[in-house]
Amino acid sequence: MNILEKITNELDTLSKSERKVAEVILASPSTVIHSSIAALAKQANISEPTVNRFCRRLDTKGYPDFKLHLAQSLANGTPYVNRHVDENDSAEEYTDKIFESTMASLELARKSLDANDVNRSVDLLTQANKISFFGLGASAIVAHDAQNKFFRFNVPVVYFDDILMQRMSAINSRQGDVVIVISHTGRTKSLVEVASLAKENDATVIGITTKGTPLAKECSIVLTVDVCEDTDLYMPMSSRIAQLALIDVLATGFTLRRGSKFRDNLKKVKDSLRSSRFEKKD
Amino acid sequence: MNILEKITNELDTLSKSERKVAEVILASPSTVIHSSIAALAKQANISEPTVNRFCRRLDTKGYPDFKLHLAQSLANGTPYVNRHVDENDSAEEYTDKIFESTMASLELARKSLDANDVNRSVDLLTQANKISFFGLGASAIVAHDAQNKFFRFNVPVVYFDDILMQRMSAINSRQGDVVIVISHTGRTKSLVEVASLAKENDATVIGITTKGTPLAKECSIVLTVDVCEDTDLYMPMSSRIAQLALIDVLATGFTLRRGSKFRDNLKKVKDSLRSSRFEKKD
DNA sequence: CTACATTATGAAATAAAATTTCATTTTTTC
DNA sequence: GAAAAAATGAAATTTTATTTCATAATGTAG
Repeated sequence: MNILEKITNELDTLSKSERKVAEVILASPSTVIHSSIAALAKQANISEPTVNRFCRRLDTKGYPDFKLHLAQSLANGTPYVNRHVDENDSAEEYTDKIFESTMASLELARKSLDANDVNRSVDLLTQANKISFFGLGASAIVAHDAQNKFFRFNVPVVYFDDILMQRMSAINSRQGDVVIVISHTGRTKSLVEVASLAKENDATVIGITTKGTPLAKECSIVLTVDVCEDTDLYMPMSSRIAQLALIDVLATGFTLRRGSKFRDNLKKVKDSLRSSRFEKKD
Repeated sequence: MNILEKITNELDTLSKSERKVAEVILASPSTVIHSSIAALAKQANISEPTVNRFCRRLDTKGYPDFKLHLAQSLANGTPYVNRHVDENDSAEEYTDKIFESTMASLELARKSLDANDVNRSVDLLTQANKISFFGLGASAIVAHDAQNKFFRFNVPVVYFDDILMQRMSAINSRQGDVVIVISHTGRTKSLVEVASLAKENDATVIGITTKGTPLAKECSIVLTVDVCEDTDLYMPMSSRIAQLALIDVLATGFTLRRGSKFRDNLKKVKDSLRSSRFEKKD
């Protein structure tokens, strides 16, 4: 946790003199990291041991250790946060903000993801007779991408971004089939129904969605992909990007699980595309 | 500048003993920030003054100051690097690696992107009579996504992921049309031809590709999206994710440029989707 | 290859900084 | 309003970093 926030938080648990120290630090943290304990004590009009006690109260080993934490907090100038795009932003500004928000979302998505569930999903995928990816709107793209990836593995895989085809496919599914349903909101009625249908027909249903949604309830495994709350009108959906990263994870897990022979095959597919490209000269 | 990079850079200007210090630091920088000068000297099998001299050579005031710099570098330095997936990685490990590599790619892509080109592209898009997105393979998904986004803006937009349709569309393009051609490698023959055809027919051609590719040469504007070199077999393509982020940037720029009335319209589209969803109860 | 100059290095001394101890002051509680 | 508890700082101590200086290693010119 950021030590500056921590100081602010614990401001009322501090004694009078210690609070003086806190105030001096908060007023100009970048000065403090270049001050000795004596200089800081003088600045705050208190004694050196008080500074030392202050540092210990913040769970640091002492003053030098405290400065280290402080330096790190300052370096982390709010690295990847969801900064909102403003009406008057320049191209450079909104470009930066969007890239940063996207990275923040990926960070969050990674944290929300459970490695065990990933592992189990990969297990199921490697053993599946048939794999289907369903999504609508932005998630349709993710489903499409997943199909592209798994198609290269030479396994039976389909994707549908059409409600009727999804229903038909779900009804025709059977034991040993894996159906992956992708929806950020997890509230799209027809997709929740499709998940339910697939389940009734004994397929294993894996959901890629946010925690605790109606869709999540219909799934055997839920791969949770939370992203930054998207209250801003200008803010694009980072959810599909986080979902794509998850597809990469699943595909990688799949490749690893299948072993080395399988990977030779993968290389063949890559090579077969070569003739459609201009030579790279270097 | 990151002090770790600096150490690496100046490795050959250092003396033999100083290099020992550098190596110990580079091997485990996070240990060093908790070590005293004596501990580090012992670790590197050299004397304390040598450590001190080493610090000064890197333009720090001394050892404590050096540790401060190091701590700051660690706080935001080398966070997202392209760590390669290993055959024996656990689910947790490869998940982390892939997310981190993806973020590293986004970081790189942002740096390679020129804000001026973004700005000009947005200019052209807002004035376009018709917008077309072309891509194949992984980039087809990006084109598809772009269509979804721009479709919401209620402007004439199409996307094709089929060589023939792309050609036909390119041949039928005219002045005032904007054609966006997406290709990571920039070497896919048929796409380069499509770009060339569109140009011959007076359309404005914007390329989303890597720097200096055959495709780049055919475009009026090139939106450079470089990502981490992808030599590893297991490593998935982060390029499409960086491209998607760029689509978000373009769409955002478009919205901003069009002004407030236009954004009301956008809200209407969002609202119209509501009835197809389950209520959110909270 | 030697003699000289230059640079690199560490032992010891010194200086600086941080921490501990402990006496004193302030605050709280009954 | 007195005893207990907590907070504080002066001084002593310890830890840590830096400087000084002698020695060793390396390079260079003859």
